[in-house]
Amino acid sequence: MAGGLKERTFIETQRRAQIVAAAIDTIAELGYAQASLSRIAARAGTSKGVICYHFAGKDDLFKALVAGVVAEAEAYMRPLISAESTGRAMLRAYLQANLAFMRDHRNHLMAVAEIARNARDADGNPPFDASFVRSAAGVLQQLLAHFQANGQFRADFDPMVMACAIRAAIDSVPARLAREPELDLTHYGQELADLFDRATRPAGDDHDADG
Amino acid sequence: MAGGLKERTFIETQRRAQIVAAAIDTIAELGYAQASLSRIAARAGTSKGVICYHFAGKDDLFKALVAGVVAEAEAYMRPLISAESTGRAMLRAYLQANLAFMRDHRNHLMAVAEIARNARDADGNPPFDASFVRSAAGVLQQLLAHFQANGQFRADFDPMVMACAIRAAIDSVPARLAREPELDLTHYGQELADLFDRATRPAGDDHDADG
Amino acid sequence: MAGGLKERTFIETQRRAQIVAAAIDTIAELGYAQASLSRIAARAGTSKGVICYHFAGKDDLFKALVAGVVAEAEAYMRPLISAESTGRAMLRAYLQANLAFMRDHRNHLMAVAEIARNARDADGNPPFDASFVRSAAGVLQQLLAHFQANGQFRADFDPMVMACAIRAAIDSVPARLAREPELDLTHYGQELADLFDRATRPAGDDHDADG
Amino acid sequence: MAGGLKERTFIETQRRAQIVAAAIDTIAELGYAQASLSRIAARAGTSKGVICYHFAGKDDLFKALVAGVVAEAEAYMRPLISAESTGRAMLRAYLQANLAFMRDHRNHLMAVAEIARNARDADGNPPFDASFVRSAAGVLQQLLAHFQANGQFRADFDPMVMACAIRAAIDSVPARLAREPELDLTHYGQELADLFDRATRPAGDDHDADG
DNA sequence: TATGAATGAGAGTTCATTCAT
DNA sequence: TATGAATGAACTCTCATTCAT
Repeated sequence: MAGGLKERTFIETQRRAQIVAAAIDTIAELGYAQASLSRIAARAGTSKGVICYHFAGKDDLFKALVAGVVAEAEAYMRPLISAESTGRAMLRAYLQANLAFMRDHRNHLMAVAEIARNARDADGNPPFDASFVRSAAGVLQQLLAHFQANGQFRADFDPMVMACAIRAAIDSVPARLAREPELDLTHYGQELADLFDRATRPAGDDHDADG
Repeated sequence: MAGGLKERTFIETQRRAQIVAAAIDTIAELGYAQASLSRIAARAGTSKGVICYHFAGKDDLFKALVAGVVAEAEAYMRPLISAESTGRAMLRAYLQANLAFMRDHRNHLMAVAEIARNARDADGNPPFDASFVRSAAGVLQQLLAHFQANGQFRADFDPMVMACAIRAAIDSVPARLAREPELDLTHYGQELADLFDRATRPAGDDHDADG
Repeated sequence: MAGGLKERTFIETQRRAQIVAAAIDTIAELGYAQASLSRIAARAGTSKGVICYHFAGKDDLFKALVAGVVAEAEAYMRPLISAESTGRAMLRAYLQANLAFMRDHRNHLMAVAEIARNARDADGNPPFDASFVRSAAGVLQQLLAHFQANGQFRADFDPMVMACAIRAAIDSVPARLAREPELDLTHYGQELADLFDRATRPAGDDHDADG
Repeated sequence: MAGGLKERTFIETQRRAQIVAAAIDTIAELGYAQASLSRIAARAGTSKGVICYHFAGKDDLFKALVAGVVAEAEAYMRPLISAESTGRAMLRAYLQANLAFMRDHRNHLMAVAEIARNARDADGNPPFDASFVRSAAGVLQQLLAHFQANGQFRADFDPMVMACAIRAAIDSVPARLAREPELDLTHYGQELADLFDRATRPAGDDHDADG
């Protein structure tokens, strides 16, 4: 019994993925409060019992869901952002990578956002809040502060407020996308990039960066 | 049957306000999913029966709650914004009025946001979404487009995207405020105003507006 | 809001008593493990919802059940025992009062015994054990030790073991009574009184006490 | 198909013993109501499926458990008791053999007691009750009556009540032992032997027997 | 106008058992 | 011989709502 963590069978991995997918779509469509195990099971074509067999419970399912989406998002976005070197380019890449990922994973992000906002543990505290939503904004804030310090960004903005505004702009997209599926995310991303580029670039530097 | 609307006695109006207040605090503190009639009643010092007597049901209570807060917010903010004449000043006033209102009505706005995000009617559709969230952004979008047309704002941004970003920045504040009650909203409002001022003002016009 | 404890309506008191009675009979007949809220509700002629309306839950129901029976038993037995003055007479009264109470409250005592043995709180610990089962034996042990000290009982027995044996003899009766409803409890009580009288009375004192 | 009973392979016998051992400990520690196949399987280091493969079901497992412990207890105690010839010695040996067996098999006896008290068949009747609990008391009762008839015990006690009291004293020990693991069972056994010796020996015969 | 009481659906979870492999 | 997977019933409990008073 080396390792301690029991390995997962192929079929179990498959089932878990199927159930998580059903949970994502259910939450995205009906909202957190309506996403009962019954409805998730119905969408997955199984029963509540199966879900509770493969997951320890609802909390465990949602934890797995969030972890999966976050890992997926990081794997997608990190290389795109790290490929850039200047502050302006990285900020633009950050925004566009977020929006690009959204195009194919709208429901995933909506579900994660719903869970992060609504889930409470036994004490009534949000279990996902501090752990990653905050950290997502935190990383961005540090990035802004770094390039602000070395002069690539203008000095007279508060990196915390700026980071919040950027994250808010990104996080509001999934909900909007649900109402307007035809939204052009490429255009949206360019506009956001322009917006925050203007808000952050040094005073004299007003030539446009590339899209 | 002149008018059709039944008039409310003083005591009934009072009771309804008391229940709505309890609902606001309950939602703000525990989140939409945990805000049952039981808990709301307990906070109001009454019982579920009383709520169902004064309101047609939970949906009706929440509808009244949202309508009340929206009216209050409009009454507070409209004069502050209308007092300005230039585009830049109005945008700044818009942001600061929103944040100022938030300072004294954090729970109200959090509750409305929670309801707007989570409430669903019998068909699973969000009943508040189109009716006011969209309209809030819509009004802002029209304002931006107006001053863009007459040259007070730069021409090369999409008013829809800009309006969304501004609303997102504002709407994300209540949740953040819940986690960081000591947040300085005056500073926050000035920073946001600066941010979006830079993003919208014409190219050559880089002197600061007032705070 | 003086007092803090909400007073109970007549009808509520009645309903609670009815539900408790159904719970007693259900546990006595089917055992603790089979006594689900469904079965208790069915016997009471209502539904699970009603039980959870009048009690906070299963634990609360069982707590009320135990408290009620214990109070009833004490009220019945205490005067009978206190009426005696000598050790031998009190021990005899103790045994016979217990058995007499059993005659009319067999199910009550069986239910309490089942709950005491099986109920576990969230941590897996028995919530009733130390609080009253132990204390019932403890009081008896002190009584034995008292009369042993003043010479009314023989000196060469361990009061703890004797108390345990007496309580065990009493506590085993309800279960037996369930299997043999025709059991003559008066005779049983006299025999037990004789038995423990012989085991406790001083060496030379072998005349019989009264029955 | 000679005999009709399928013979068991070595490995199967081993597996069954392992599962039974896990069941014993689980019941002794958590109580009958909490002893699910899941928990038993977890303690045995296997899964529910394995248990249901080796046993026909939960009832069959418990039946095997009880049969095993009863056989073990008989094998241990019978020679100790049969070695004596007089009534007083046999009664003393009976009590001390029971308590001695308990010292090394506390969990076994607790599990059997739990099962005997709680298990019910499909009709709600206790399946173990008549079959062995009663018989344990029955054998003792016959023994008492036998020596009462030939004058080795006093004539004026009811063998049935006496047998019940003795069994009750014995059967109550495991539960007490669980609460007070440091209990001195040798002392306890001697005290019980003294107690019931005094209650059963002929009137004039008041010298002590050996421990 | 107000409220205690009741109701039944549905929540999440655990359960013993069966089955295909 | 063994086991992972599935199943569906039953569990306790909470919910929004209705009703008689």
